Amino acid sequence: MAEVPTAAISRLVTYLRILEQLETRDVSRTSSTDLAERAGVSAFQVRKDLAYFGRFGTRGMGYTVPILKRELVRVLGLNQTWNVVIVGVGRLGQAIANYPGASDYQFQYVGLFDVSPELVGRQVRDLTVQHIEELRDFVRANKVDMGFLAVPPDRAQDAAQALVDAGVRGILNFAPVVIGPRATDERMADQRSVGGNVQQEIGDEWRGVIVENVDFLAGMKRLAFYTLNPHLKDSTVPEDSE
Amino acid sequence: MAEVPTAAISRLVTYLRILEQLETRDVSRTSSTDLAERAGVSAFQVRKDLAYFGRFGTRGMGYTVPILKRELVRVLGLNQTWNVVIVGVGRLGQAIANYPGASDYQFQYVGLFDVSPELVGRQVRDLTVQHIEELRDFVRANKVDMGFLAVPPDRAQDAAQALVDAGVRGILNFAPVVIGPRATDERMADQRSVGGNVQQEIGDEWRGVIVENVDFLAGMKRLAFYTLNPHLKDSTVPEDSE
DNA sequence: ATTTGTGAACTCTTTCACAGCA
DNA sequence: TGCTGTGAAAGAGTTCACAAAT
Repeated sequence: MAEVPTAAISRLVTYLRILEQLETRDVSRTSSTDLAERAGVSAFQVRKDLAYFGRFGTRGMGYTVPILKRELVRVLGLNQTWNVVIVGVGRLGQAIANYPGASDYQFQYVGLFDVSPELVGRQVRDLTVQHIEELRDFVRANKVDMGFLAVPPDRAQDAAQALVDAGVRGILNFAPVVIGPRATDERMADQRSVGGNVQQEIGDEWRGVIVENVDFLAGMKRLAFYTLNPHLKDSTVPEDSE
Repeated sequence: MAEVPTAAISRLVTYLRILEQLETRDVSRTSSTDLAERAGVSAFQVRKDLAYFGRFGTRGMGYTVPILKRELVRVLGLNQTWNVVIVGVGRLGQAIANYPGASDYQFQYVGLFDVSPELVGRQVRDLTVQHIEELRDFVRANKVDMGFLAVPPDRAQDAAQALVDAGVRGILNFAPVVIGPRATDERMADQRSVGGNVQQEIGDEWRGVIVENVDFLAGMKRLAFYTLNPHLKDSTVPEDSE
């Protein structure tokens, strides 16, 4: 179904990062081979990934760093402002809020939310932590695009639902659980008692909502597996390609 | 090349988590259909994923929660102790060190390392932060299996190299850069001046080292892209499968 | 009757070879 | 000549249909 592979998008992010590095070093030209080496993929792959979105190079010459960078910024949607709320302001949420690099591309943290009385009202960066009950009104009033979810696992589904109900279009989920339109037992009971068509009504508000997961515990476990079974992983030391 | 898809391993981690939840709720049996629904994948997928590693169910009956859980723990290598060092003890490194859930499967943080004079010597959890120069001896003396890398991007490649030189077999990379056997300009110069065969010697110490990335900034950017291009993403609201 | 386990079909992704331009 | 862009081939991964088991 995906006419552009998901993996290609991850790689575009990597290429963009490499172009930024090259730019700070005043390198003005590059090539698919050069990018491929730095990104740890094949040069075919680089050219194919770029070809999904346009023709950015010059045959015989390669790519001009600032041009390709600009184009990738545009393709990835990083040439516009994104208003973001963070839900869950514990240690992880605060680390995210303070992590440098988010503002490079106009990701702006406009609100922080938590349930803990110890956190609500506190200042983190230049923002005051608000109670999660205020989320709904805040999202609507402030044109929030995305929510970053850094709550404990058992609160993740409810918090995600709150974000979706409030109208965010994207969620970056840091909690080690699957979030989505899955009906909780309670919700299903609610709906049934009203007599609605459960299958159709539940989860409809999730239509079009994008969820990306950043799951550190899962990463640990994959690492454990591949450390025990290194032959099942495409090596970090690939033979030269092209 | 991969006879077991990488994505299958990620899904096994998800299934394991679901089994843990079911166990705490005293649910003793499940099925591929049930697991599939909770994991957001198809029941075919669940059965195929499990089939890569064995036959864990009973036809007509389904799966016994504790048995399947035990088997997945074994398959993923989580029934043994993993000694872990964290390199980089800033806000992110500390959030990782304190994040609950790592110790559930015997991931033990045995050392914390940084370069900052303000951090070295400080207590985080029950450990004293050491200077990164002590890393090499420490890894060897303490049978360290893995390193979690939470340093700034410009220090990531060097820190990763230090981990690999010290002998760790796995790296969980939180820095938004590609780390690997890629020779830095300096290293290439070094090697060339010694007259060795650069191609063969550089990066050899990386052979067999597993790198897993947990890249939060990349997640943000993918989220931006898919929020703008939702039709390019396999929907969060899939039609029922099986 | 039900649900697993699995070879085969199918679909998606990557690799390749080379045509197209500078 | 050199490197990009791309249709076609090869390879992976997912879906399917059904045989096997209880």
